[in-house]
Amino acid sequence: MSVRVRYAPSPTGLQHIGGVRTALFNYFYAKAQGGDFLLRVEDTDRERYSEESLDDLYQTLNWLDVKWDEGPIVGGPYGPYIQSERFELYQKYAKMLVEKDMAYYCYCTPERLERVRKEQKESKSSVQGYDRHCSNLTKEQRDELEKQGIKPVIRLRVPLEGKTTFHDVLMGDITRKNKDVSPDPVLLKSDGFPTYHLANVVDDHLMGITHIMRAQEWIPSGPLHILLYKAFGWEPPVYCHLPMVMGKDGQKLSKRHGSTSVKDFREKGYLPEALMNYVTLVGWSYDDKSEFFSKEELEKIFDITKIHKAPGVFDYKKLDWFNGQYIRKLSDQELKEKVLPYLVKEGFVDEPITKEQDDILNKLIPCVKPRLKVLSDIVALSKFLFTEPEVAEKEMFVAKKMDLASSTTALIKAYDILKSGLDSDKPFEEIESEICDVAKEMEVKVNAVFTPLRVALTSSTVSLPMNDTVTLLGKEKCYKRIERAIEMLKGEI
RNA sequence: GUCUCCUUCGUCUAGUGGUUAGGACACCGGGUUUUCAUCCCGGCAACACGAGUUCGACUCUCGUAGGAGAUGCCA
Repeated sequence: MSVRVRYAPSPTGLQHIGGVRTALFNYFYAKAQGGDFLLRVEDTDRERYSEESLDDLYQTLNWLDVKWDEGPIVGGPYGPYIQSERFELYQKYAKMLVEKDMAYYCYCTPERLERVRKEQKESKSSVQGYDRHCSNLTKEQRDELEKQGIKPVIRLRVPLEGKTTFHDVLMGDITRKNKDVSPDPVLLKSDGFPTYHLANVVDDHLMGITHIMRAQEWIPSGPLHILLYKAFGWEPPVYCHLPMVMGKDGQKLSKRHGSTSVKDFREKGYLPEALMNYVTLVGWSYDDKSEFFSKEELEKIFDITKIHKAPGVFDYKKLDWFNGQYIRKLSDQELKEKVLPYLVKEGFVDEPITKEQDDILNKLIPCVKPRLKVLSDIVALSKFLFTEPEVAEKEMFVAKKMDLASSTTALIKAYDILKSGLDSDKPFEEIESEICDVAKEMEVKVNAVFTPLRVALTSSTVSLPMNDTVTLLGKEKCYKRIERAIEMLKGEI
């Protein structure tokens, strides 16, 4: 039988690292097995649903170039793939269980449920959860409650005796006593929408899903789902619970650890290839030496048995490293195109770009390439080029073991050399070596002379190499900035 | 509280009943470099603990501890 897996997110927020990792594992597994990858939108929580989240889901998968074989937009033989569009279906199946007395109507108010929960917690009761208050209502009692206009929910009747086992590809057999399985969970909410448990089981069965790969946070409800399959008389699929993605402190990855939404990473300028590569390496590995995997490779080699059991910590620094590696693999032309939106957004270049600006970029890109961790770093790195910075603080001109006076002297001397060299079209190497001679003559380190020059030109103590800075900026701007700096420094001495 | 799962360097991980326990990131040091990066070289650092099985255990078994997750008309 051909493999059919699905990614079934709930559009209640932006797609985050954990969700995408689940999507990727499902997708790669399907492709490696020659099977199908489905997308299903579980929008049964009407309170938290948002249109924006749904857009973000599509955008994220598109950005990663993960294509679903069946699902929203593309359709498929088992549609619709959006649960809200399957509304009636769940009612039918829930009622089917009520008729078999495997489920029942419950009229408890949220207030009562909350009170019960609170009491249980305070009394440290060993029994937690729903107290099965409505499990044995008579027809008359139900009619009475209906008459009061209370909209009931449908709850599954979980057996009190026995135990339920399910098999997990990674974890092995997982057994739970039925009395410890969630006490009579809600299947159908009072608004008529199904809960996750019902919708999930019904759809997975109807859509012919063969393998369920989802986060380990679902392990505890595994037995419950098995109970549901049994109640319906269906064959459960193969389970594979994926290790969770944690933050540095070992807790479930969340916003307080930093960016978690793929949108954030995208906007900061992480490349989809890099993010994909890194994310699939959290909880999965191929061997002891391979680290770089393209999407195409993963579609061939992804192996479910090499998934780790233990949760993994998401390492932002390693992602940065991967991203830098992928940026360096880009051609100058590719990098230019990717970086352009950031420059436009900052107002550094026009839209469309002018010929002059394009020429500058062609020079800028190779200088900047080894210095980018994320694409948006281009802004800080090229700001000196596109804006006229304030003259820097006087302290910045002063290198180690120098004072303001000697730094000013050094700058003046360096400026003379630079100006006459540039004006007579001397090769830059010669100019540089002459500036080095100044240092020798002053008996200071080379850096002591270059620092004031650098700060004068860029208002920063770190910059691109002098040669590049000067050619990028052009003679006139360089002279102007240095003269401005010298004037300021003289006034300060 | 109850239930379930997990446990190799700081992090991601490889690994076999007998290995100097391997790699990558991070970190530290060195080289290249006028700065910052890149790049190159080197270093640091782990089998949670205890007992058992065994000639021998990081590897198998059992306990303990620690961590995580679940316990919703959220998924």
